[in-house]
Amino acid sequence: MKAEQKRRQELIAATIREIGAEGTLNVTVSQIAKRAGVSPGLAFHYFGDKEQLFLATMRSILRTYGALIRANLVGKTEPVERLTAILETNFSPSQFEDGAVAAWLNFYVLAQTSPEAQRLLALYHRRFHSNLVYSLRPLAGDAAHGIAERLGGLVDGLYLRFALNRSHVDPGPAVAQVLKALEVELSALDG
Amino acid sequence: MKAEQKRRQELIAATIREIGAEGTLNVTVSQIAKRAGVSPGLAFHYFGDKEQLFLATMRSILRTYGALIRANLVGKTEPVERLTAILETNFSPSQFEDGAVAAWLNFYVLAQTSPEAQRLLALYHRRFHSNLVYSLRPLAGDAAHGIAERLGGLVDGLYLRFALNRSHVDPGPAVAQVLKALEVELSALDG
Amino acid sequence: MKAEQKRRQELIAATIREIGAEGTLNVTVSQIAKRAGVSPGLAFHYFGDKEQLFLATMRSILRTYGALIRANLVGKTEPVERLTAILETNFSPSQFEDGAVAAWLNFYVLAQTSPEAQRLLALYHRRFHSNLVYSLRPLAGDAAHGIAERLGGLVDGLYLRFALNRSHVDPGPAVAQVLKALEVELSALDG
Amino acid sequence: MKAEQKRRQELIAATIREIGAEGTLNVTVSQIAKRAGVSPGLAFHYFGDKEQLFLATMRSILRTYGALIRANLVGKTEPVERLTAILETNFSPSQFEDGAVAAWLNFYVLAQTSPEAQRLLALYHRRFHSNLVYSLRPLAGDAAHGIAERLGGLVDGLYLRFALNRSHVDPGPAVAQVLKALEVELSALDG
DNA sequence: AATGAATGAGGATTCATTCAT
DNA sequence: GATGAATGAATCCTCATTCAT
Repeated sequence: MKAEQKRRQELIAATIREIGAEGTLNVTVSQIAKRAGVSPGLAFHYFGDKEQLFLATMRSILRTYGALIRANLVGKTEPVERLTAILETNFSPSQFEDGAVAAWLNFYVLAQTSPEAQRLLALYHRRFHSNLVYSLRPLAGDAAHGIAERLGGLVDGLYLRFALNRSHVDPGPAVAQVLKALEVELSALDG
Repeated sequence: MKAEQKRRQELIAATIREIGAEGTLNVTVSQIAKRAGVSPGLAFHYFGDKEQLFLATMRSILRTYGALIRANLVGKTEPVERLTAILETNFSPSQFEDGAVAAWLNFYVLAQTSPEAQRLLALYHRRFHSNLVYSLRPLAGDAAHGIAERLGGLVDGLYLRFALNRSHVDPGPAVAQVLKALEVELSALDG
Repeated sequence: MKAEQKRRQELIAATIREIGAEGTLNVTVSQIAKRAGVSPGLAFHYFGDKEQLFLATMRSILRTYGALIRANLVGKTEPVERLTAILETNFSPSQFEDGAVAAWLNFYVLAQTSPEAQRLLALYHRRFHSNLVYSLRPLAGDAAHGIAERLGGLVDGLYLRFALNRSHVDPGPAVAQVLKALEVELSALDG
Repeated sequence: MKAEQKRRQELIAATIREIGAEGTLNVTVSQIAKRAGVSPGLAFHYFGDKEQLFLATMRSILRTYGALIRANLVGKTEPVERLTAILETNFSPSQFEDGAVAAWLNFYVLAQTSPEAQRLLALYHRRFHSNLVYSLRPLAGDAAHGIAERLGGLVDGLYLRFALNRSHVDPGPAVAQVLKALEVELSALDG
């Protein structure tokens, strides 16, 4: 069982690396297995089929992302401080590493047709939203929901634009835009 | 020549429909050709290979989108009126019809590795940005660029979220969020 | 009709050049037609199908070869002089030019299955043989046939080896071997 | 590993048979695989692509030919006896069986463009040549090289002519011509 | 549990050939 | 006569998946 967990992790890591290298889900399971140092058969043994392997990979990415958010929130109690931490986490280097970008883009494609992918994506959206709302409510009251939706959308859109623009090497400006949007939203409340 | 243009259009339309039906670029050229009522060989005759066919399809989508923007701006001179028109156009029914969503999502995937796709995407971003800046400058001066970037990102992000959430049937709320963001940005200027 | 002959010649010349460039019969009729400056349809109009075009090409090559032999024999009356001329002609530069080598090799392949190619090849062998016998008989009497067969085989074999050995640039040594064989055969008669 | 060798042998044998049946390299890998009783994918798994499969086939044919030569030389020590054995081996039934002829002819075509085929062919020529020279030297001294070249060329040429002349059923006459040439060459030395 | 040999359906692409103009 | 657009069968090769060991 311990060994199994390790194999699974290796296969998932290999999936991220292979997808990252190709940009596409068009990588063979054999390639992935080889990169993980196991036989192709094992990938099927553990994950059933290629789509399940990819979904497991996305679950892993989302889990890691969630853990990162929680870690970055530790000890932060001020709403603005928390919001800043949440928003910045989305542009932390790990989000652009390896095959994270490729995984996300292909995940979007899959989400059109795979109910399970859709479920996962909705879960991510919901959690992100409540994280924001939780810290926005003390500052914005009922406006929190609207602001959270806009900030959420902005994060996704800027992530997309940033990830696909190879001339960017530093995600700083993207983060700055998101924080600026937060500032603007909050300042507009007082108007 | 006239016939050639017609065939090309039909193949492009068929590509959009097939990709839309599958959600993926994993549709066969033969399927597309059949849907267009021509032989598979003809698709290769006109477009060279599958990727070129898809790129031609995206160029067509972007051209149509550009024409729609221009049409919706006709007769509008007030900055806010123009901005509203631009932002609303991104959520007009045609943007969700057929396989437009699928085309866009797969285009993002391709943009990671295809220089031509990257070029096209950058062009779209640039045009969208200057369209916004042109109308924002009279209202926001030097802040126009920053606002345009945020609005652009927000549009992309909300489009993505909206497109992938099958429970939405009416893009109204997404548009409302974008227009609200514009309002917030403008009101923050006066603060 | 005059124009037709010209077109045919151009197509045949283009066939030789294309086959020569590829080494194979795996060149498209469209390539050949393009090289000849005509439409692919015309090649079919004139020759019926690809195999006929190739056979016409071989007939042309054999005709040219025959004419060259006759030209080189003009004014030569001495048997040895005539034999030398015949043998040397087989290694004249024109036999190695363009696609002559490729045409011959592919002709051999075709001769296994195409009766028409077989007929042509047999014709070539017969003519070559009688050419040699005609000049050998005064020197060798009844031994002429045997000698002619051996010289004929030697010419084909050395041509093959020479044509396929890219390190050879000068066919001189091959010719020398053939002439030496002639000398040996004749000297053996006196023994 | 044992099974792999067997599969490879079967595929090679099937390649010879299929090429022999068609006369051409224009046989599908699927046909070959079917004849070998395996799936088409396996041919690619073992040989990479069609050309490699054919080259492996030629290597096998050349290996078999070499073994046959060696077997026929066992116990023969007299130079003339050895030369006779070598020359006769080239016209032994196995050289005309199955698709050996077709394989050779297509090999010649391929040798124009494939470096690997060229290498193989040169190797065959070299070995054949030294085999002859080894036995000729005691009889002909320095003339051995020239004689070997002529005998080598004659063998190839007569093999070609014989193989392509379907009216021949017995290679006897071809062998006789080669042996006669040997006799002539040797008798000319004493002159 | 693990392997990796083997499968075979499927897909991009090519090209001889046709035919309306 | 000439064109070249159009066809569609054919082919090489890939790869998800299975299964005997």
